[in-house]
Amino acid sequence: MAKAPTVEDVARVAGVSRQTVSNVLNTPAIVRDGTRERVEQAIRDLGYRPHTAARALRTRRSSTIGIHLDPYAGGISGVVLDRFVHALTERATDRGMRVLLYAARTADQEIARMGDLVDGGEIDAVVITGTFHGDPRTRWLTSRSVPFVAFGRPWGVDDVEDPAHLWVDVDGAAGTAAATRFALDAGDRVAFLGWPTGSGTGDERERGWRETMQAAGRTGLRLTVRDDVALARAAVAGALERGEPIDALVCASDSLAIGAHLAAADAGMPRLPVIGFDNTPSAEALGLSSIEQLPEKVAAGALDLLMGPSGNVVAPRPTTAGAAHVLVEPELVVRTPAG
Amino acid sequence: MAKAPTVEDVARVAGVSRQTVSNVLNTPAIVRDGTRERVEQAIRDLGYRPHTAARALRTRRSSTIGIHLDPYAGGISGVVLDRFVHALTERATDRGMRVLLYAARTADQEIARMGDLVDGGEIDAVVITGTFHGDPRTRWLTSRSVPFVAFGRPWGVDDVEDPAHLWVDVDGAAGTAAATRFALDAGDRVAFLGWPTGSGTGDERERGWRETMQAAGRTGLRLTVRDDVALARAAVAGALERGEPIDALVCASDSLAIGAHLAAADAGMPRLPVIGFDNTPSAEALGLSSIEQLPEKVAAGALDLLMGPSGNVVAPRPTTAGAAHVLVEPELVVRTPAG
DNA sequence: CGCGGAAACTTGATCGTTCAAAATCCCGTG
DNA sequence: CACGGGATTTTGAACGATCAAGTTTCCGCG
Repeated sequence: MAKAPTVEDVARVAGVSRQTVSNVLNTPAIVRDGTRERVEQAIRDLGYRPHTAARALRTRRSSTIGIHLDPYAGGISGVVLDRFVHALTERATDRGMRVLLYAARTADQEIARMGDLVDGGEIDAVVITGTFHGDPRTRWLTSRSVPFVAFGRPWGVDDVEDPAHLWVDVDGAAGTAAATRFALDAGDRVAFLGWPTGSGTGDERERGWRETMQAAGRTGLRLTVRDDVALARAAVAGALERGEPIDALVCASDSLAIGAHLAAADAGMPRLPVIGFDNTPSAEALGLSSIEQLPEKVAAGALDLLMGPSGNVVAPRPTTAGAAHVLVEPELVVRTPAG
Repeated sequence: MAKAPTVEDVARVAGVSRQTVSNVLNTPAIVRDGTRERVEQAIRDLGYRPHTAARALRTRRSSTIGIHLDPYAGGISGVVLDRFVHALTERATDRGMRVLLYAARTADQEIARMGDLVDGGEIDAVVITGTFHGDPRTRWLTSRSVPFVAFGRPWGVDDVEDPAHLWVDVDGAAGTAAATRFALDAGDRVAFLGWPTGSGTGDERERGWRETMQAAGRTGLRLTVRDDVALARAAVAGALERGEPIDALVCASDSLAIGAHLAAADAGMPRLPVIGFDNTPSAEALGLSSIEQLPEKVAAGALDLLMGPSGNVVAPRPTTAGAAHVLVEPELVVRTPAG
């Protein structure tokens, strides 16, 4: 394999200097048309590609975004993250950025790993997921002034409007509100199957159902269980046995929806409308309606926050409060269960 | 933020030269104990981290592996890939390697993207997934002599033993064989629900069932449909209606298993043993047994092939035929369906 | 005590790019 | 036709590490 051509080689062929080649690549506007075309031709002829490490060394920018992969926890909801990672990679590529993965099992490990990557000049920014109240990662990132954006809003009251804390999230309440409006077509008694109070995400999703029911002047049963198919199945089976009136069921997750659907089918109501959340393959497999998070929009929003609406370098953070986050409206996917 | 310390800074503090610091990092054996300790202390005191781009520029090694993310196709089986990516990231980190993602929608796009990354010195090796017969990617990688390993064996006859083509795969036949042996406990008539003949993976999985049945002197029904829950449900429903004798059902995928389970439940046999493949969250949610691919072992095998059993740089490929691939034995996960 | 050779350490050059500053070109004007 | 000044291009230096080729230190032995 012949040695890869460098700017120097291109310059020689095009009859210009190194720097002019560099300018054609980075600031084409300041190069005269004829010169630019000659250089571009030479680049094509030689198959020149800039050497990323050399560029990163000189500019002190790696054009790379780091993202943590959670250890596989089992359960259903990894899919949203995976789709997000994929979408992020696509969008990042479009903007001349790369996506580097890193693994860590605890927050402390993650901080250590981020430290290595940042200090080693390997990443310019980080995307963190699954933030929680008092998350040490956000504190660390802020103190080291590493640009970052969170997928998931910060649940600490102070942070939500903190313009230094960029975040993107899906509007869970809007999702369950849409689900509830749809479910009200099937009957007045729309129940909600959610998680115990206290998780920010779960409370949001419950709120969308509650407020929509109130606005419609209706009331409905509210059940809570941990996020587990068997527990959901048992809870819904119990409610149906007690003769609770349920015309439709809005759920905080697809796991819960699957459990609910199975219980309904057991009780001879396989057509009971059950609406899940996350639109996982499992819901699809069973033909259940679900709320689709649109991870592609979340990814686009994350990059907009980090790089501005059209830039292709990680920019300093905006200082206006409203501009520091993006809230994506999810979408109801309607399906009819087979069988 | 103060400027990051360099080898020069460490050298000054430790009272040695640049190169000695470099040696402590890369070839500690040739540095005298006392000196090494002084340098290590200085590294700790200053919080020194080597600058990856500078190192990559000089050594012409990025210590990075590229992996392609498929566009999210819906369906169930993305999970195996996602777990593999995660496991790969963890193992790679342990060996001082990084994992860089790239996205592409077609094989041609993928080749173009790999070209950018390789020529830009961003990656030393590639992991490709979902190889097929006459895959242009393997041809391209070979012609450019880019080190690579495939997750999934090459289905072209010539390539399987080609020592230049490294691959890791899961032994599908061993998986369905284990499933079949387990199913035979439930009764003699173990049926198989698979894909139409012609996909290498599917044929392998069918073979495991067939050979095990033959060895046990039993026969069983064989059904084939495309990988779709509704189609599987219909096929199994039809078979049961016709009164086909089925004591248990081994399936080529979890999608098929879910469809089969639903049909069995419809027919009043919710306890019919149904065994899927891939051990996805969906199978877990329904309490179905499934074959677990052990993506962690696959990832470890991929790195062993690329880097040798213990090295931490991408090594030239082995030339012995047997050493060019790893076949991982999957594991049956037994569950009892609730309900 | 000096010698030889291995072990330990240091010095100069280099990887490919971009920054900063200096040099040259070009064109309208006086 | 020389001149000013913006537009365009070139030149030298630097980013931080490692390689290759020295130089110095150490230690056993004659």
